Formats: sequence, C-alpha cells, structure tokens
Amino acid sequence: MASTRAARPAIGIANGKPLLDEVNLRLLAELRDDPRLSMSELARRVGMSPPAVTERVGRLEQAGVIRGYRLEIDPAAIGLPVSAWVRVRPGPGQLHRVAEVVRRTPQVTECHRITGDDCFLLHVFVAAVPDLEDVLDEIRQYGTTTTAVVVSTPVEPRPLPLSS
Amino acid sequence: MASTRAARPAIGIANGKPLLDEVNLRLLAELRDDPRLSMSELARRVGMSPPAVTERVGRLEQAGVIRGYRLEIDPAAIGLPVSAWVRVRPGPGQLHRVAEVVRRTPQVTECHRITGDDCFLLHVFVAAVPDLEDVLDEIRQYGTTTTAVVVSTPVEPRPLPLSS
DNA sequence: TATGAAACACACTGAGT
DNA sequence: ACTCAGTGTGTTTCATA
Repeated sequence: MASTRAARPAIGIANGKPLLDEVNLRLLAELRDDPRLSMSELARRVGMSPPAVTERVGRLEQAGVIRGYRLEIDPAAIGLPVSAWVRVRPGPGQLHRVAEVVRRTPQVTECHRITGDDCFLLHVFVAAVPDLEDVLDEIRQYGTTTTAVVVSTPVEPRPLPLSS
Repeated sequence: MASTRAARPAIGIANGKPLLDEVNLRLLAELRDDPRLSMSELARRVGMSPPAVTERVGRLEQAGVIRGYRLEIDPAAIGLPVSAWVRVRPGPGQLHRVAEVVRRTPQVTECHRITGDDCFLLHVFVAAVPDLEDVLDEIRQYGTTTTAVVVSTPVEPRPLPLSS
C-alpha cells in the first residue's frame, strides 16, 4: 500500500540552514496566490519588516526556487484559439534535429522529452486547425507525429501543491 | 500550400475600436517580458502617463486578455522533481468521473480534453516515480492510462508569440 | 539576518483638457 | 481617453543591533 512510503523529503539546499523554512514557505504560498503582492503587504502577512521580506524573496529567486513570474494571456484574444498536443517519434539519428526545429518554432510553447514509444511531447498554439499543417510539416521532416487537439480544459494550469 | 492561407485575424472584441491597438500590444509585450513592471515604468516605455497605462492594463485584465499572473516555482525545490504526462481513456460512461477525480487530485496541475484515441491528457507532479502509483490507481478506477515520464524539457514553457 | 528611519519612487484620485 | 498635480503607500538604502 502506497501510504507506507516515506513522506516527501524537505529538500531545500541546506548550507547550514534549510532554505525553505516556515517563513519562506508562507511567502511562497502567499506569492503563489497573488504574485503581485507588494513586499510591504507580504511583510504584514508574515509579521516581518518589508526589507527583511524583500531580501528573503530575492534569495528565493536567486536560488531558483522562484523561477520567475509569468503573464497569462488568453490565447484566443491574440488570435491563437487552437491548442494542440503533438507527440513526435523522431527518425533514426534525428532526435536533436527535432529539438532544434521545435525550439525555433514559436507556435510551440513547450516541449518535453518523455519515456514511452514517442520521444517528445509538444504544446502547439495556432489560429485555426488547418494551420497545424505548417507546424507538422516542419517536424515531419525528421519524424512522425501524433496530434491531439484540445477540446476543453477541465483543469486549467494551476500551481503545484505546497505542503512540505 | 499553407502560405497562401489568410493571415491571423486581428481579434479583439471591437465595440467601435479594437481592444488590441498598437499601445496595448506593446503593453502586453512588455508585461510578458517582465510581469512585475510598475505602471510608471510601463508608462515610460510606451510614452504615456501612469494613470492612462493603469487603466489600459486594468481593461485588458477585465476583458480577460490578461488572464492573470503566475508565480513559477521550481518543482524539485518543493520536493516534486518527477513530472509525468498521463493519457486517460475513460471507461464507458465514466468520462465525467475522470474529470472529477482529476480536479481534486492536487498532483494533477493541468488536464485537457483532447481528440484522438485517448480522452484526457494530464500533467502530474510527484516526489518520486513510485508515487505515480497513487495517482494512477485513483484514475484507473474509471479508465485506462498511458504514462510518460518527463526526462528533460528542451523547450521550457514559454510565452505565446505576440505578432498580430 | 533582522529592524527602523530617511529619501525616493509609485499608485491613486480628482480636476481639467 | 489622456494629462497633470497632490496625497498616501510602497520601496530602497543604510546605520544599527
């Protein structure tokens, strides 16, 4: 039974003290719920002074715990209402070619190398279904593709669970 | 040949004037490159007064063009280094059950309904590969799964192209 | 690391164009 | 729909503990 497995380890690169102490976890939680909170407001919520909080957040950014901040734009509003997921199985020796072409194709917003029969999973945004042809034709020079168009999104991308 | 197709339409809900004029597109571009820019700084960059820019951004938010702001946290730093994509084919009549279970499973950070042989595509984060078992067992009550573990990510999630 | 005070920058409002 | 000017916060730096 799975519940007998060890609890998730408190990672945090420790050089003496753990990076993710109580306060930093609360800061992450607050910022995750509202990434535009002012440092003063954050400070109030964790009961510290603004400069102290500013420095802690800066440290989390520099350590890479906070990777960055992202603006979420509605794809349809900028003319890209069609979202599709494409699995790619590269031909022999064409693996890095696929990675290359995908990197310089702006319609591809993310690309993962995965285990299984297919090597890559791509997220693609286009203006209309026929526009997928352009993207797929490019990729098909180096491998075969399996495309699935997004019909709806029961769970919109949401933050990771913060429990540790 | 694909290049003969019509250009991407300038969408923007027009009630007289298009929502996405030159200035708003520049605002989106600047905010996409740095979502934490101050309104004053934004104003400087587009050559307007801060209140004017504040109102324009507010309007973009209210219209849903700007969906929100997101904090990107390194999954490994909070103890979830394993990322996997799971395709789910629900059993007959179990379609909405899968959507339900997936919604209340925090390890699932996004879920798309897609065309093709499988109905759903899920993104899952766990502490270690064996922890996938918990998530998959839940889902397997209502359908079959195909799991692919992420080995690397040649293209990290990146912003949509803003050309129109 | 943290705090407190001072200097500076920003957000917000209301009046005017 | 935008600018300008005034007020209240927020941010940043530095001295200090």
